[in-house]
Amino acid sequence: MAHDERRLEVLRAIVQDYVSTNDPVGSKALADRHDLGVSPATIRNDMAVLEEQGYITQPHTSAGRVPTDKGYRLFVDRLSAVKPLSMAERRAIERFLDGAVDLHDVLGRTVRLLAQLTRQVAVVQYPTLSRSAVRHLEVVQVSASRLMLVLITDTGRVEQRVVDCPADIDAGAVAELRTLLNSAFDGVKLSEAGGKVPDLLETAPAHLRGLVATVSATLLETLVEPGEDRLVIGGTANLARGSALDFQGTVSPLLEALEEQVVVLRLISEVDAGTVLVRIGEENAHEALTGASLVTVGYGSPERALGGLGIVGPTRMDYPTNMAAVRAVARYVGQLLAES
Amino acid sequence: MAHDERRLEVLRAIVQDYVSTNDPVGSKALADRHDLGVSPATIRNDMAVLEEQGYITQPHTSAGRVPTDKGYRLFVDRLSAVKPLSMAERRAIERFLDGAVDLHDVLGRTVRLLAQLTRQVAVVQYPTLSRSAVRHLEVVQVSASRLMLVLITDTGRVEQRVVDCPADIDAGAVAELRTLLNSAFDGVKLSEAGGKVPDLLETAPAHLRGLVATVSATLLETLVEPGEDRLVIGGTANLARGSALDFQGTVSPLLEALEEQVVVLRLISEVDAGTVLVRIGEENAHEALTGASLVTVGYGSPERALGGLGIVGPTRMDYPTNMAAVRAVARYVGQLLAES
DNA sequence: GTCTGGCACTCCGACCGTGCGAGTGCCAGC
DNA sequence: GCTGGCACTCGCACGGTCGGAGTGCCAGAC
Repeated sequence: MAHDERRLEVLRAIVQDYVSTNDPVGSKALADRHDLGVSPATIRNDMAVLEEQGYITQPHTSAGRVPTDKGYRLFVDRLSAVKPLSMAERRAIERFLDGAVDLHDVLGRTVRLLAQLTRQVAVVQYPTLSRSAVRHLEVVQVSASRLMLVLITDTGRVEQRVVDCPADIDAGAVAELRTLLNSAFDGVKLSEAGGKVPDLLETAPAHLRGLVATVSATLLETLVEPGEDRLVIGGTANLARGSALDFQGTVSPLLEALEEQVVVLRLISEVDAGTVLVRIGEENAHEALTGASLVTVGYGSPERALGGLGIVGPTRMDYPTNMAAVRAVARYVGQLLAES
Repeated sequence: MAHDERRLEVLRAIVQDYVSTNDPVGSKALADRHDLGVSPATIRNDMAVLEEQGYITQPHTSAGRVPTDKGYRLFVDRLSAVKPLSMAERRAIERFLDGAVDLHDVLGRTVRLLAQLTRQVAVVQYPTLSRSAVRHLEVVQVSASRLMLVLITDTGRVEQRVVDCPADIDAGAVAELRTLLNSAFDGVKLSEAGGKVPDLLETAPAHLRGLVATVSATLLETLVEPGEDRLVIGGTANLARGSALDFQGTVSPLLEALEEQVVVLRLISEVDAGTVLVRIGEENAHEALTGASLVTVGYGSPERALGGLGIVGPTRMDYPTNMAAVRAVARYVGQLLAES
């Protein structure tokens, strides 16, 4: 009935006002700033119901209302329209990202761009190794018994590892090894590289077999298994700026969690390309992220997300705008990486 | 005379007490905690002189004294003994850094280690490209007319660039190009790589000349010229923690300056390996760094610093301990990188 | 039944005045 | 040249007051 309808309208108004003013919002202010067509007294009744249902709360008696996590959730799911980016913002994205020279540069620019657009902390994950395929494997001899492996993936990531070999290696063997590895792994996804090893060992000429075993063991251990995924973080200054009030007192635990990377990494990698995922406050379970929201999305082609990116900020954030920004940036980055 | 002597002793005591308590220190407290052999009244006279000379100041009448930048400077230059690291700290350094798998990992661990030891923001510069030498140049064909160059330096850095070529390239040419580039640049310092190009162009077979020109132009432009140097930053949570009081109100400009990188990069690259450099407060000129001190040192062999590392914190920091930590870490990292 | 205006009540936060304590500068005496 | 004593200053913590914003409830209007 029209009853419930209006109540949701009230909730939406509360969220909007609170996000923009940071003051608990009262019935009078609501009636003034939004034309809900009813008097403050009626709004008070609605607010009482919303509070009972757990969507809003008051910091103390005789203060206005503030949305709860549950309130934000409802707002994000049902009450907010996606806010299209302005032309200026669209152009800013292109201007910012074009002219990047390599993957590191692209992701560095992306994180700065996101931080600037949303005025929040931005987080970008390097393309997941396990979902990447081998474009080239280079073997360089760095000393008599040490080799450096350089892995180049189709997503532009470059990873290197030094391998200590039990015996000295001659230059010819290095060249053979290179050819062997490349023909075995070229185009193979890293997640499936493990399966190729037995074949490889079998077909390898006897005198190389030990070497191949050592090298492929290192490859699997350090590159495939641990999901060795990197994160770029930027815009932490935004945390210190306005949000000092949002995170009661100190932002330090949050900064620690961000530097830790592992927590955020786990959250950010659970994404699909295309659908923006919002996690609000306590939904994050992890202690340091209580009071914080994440807005994340995958980038890359829809079928195959290369990695995730997003923002971290106080639960009191402008979700529609930030969701739009995150989505637009991800889309553009995805295109950019697909080209190269 | 013994007069001046004692006055300096008073200054040292003030710095030490202020650093550890964060309270302006008064004559009485000084007399109690340090045996200077004189009464509070005498100390008061000394303090009046020190204030006149600009080494200390009082936040307001009837408060204790606080060191000025000039006071810290004198303390660092003449009054502080280098504090040897504890055995536990020494072992922590080894435990922390051993087992790193590549350069990225080494520097990442270093920055975390430094941040933990000093409880300040830590900063580590990647080995300067211009002072590095080429260990290997790899050329990989990524599409008909595009090549990826991968540069591996003797310091373990790996940089890649994609080069668009005007015409399609066949696989044979790629192999030739690889051999050509490596024989021309192997072991050459990047700062001197520019000089090799004319030679290279001359000796190159005619059918490769255009390709070589394009490729070496990209190499020089993107890798040699701009001093494209990276920075790893960590421990920013330390800023938010205690130092909220030190940087009046907000740490946000400082965080911005750190993310900007360019300012810090300039400061950190002016270092010698071996001698720890301390910059205090206003000595940093740059606005955001007023109120902050940098403790930096170069790492690598004494004759040839690979890069710089150090910490950024409030001027009110424990200089002797932090200087010792920075020096010890730099030394260890230098060894580690020399080995590989 | 639903909305509205009015009213009494609550309670936070800003404001203000006071008193305490820490610290200083100065001075006379050793 | 050092010391103890003394008067003075000043920031800050403490406690009480007051105003305003906001609420809940109720009786009456539509």
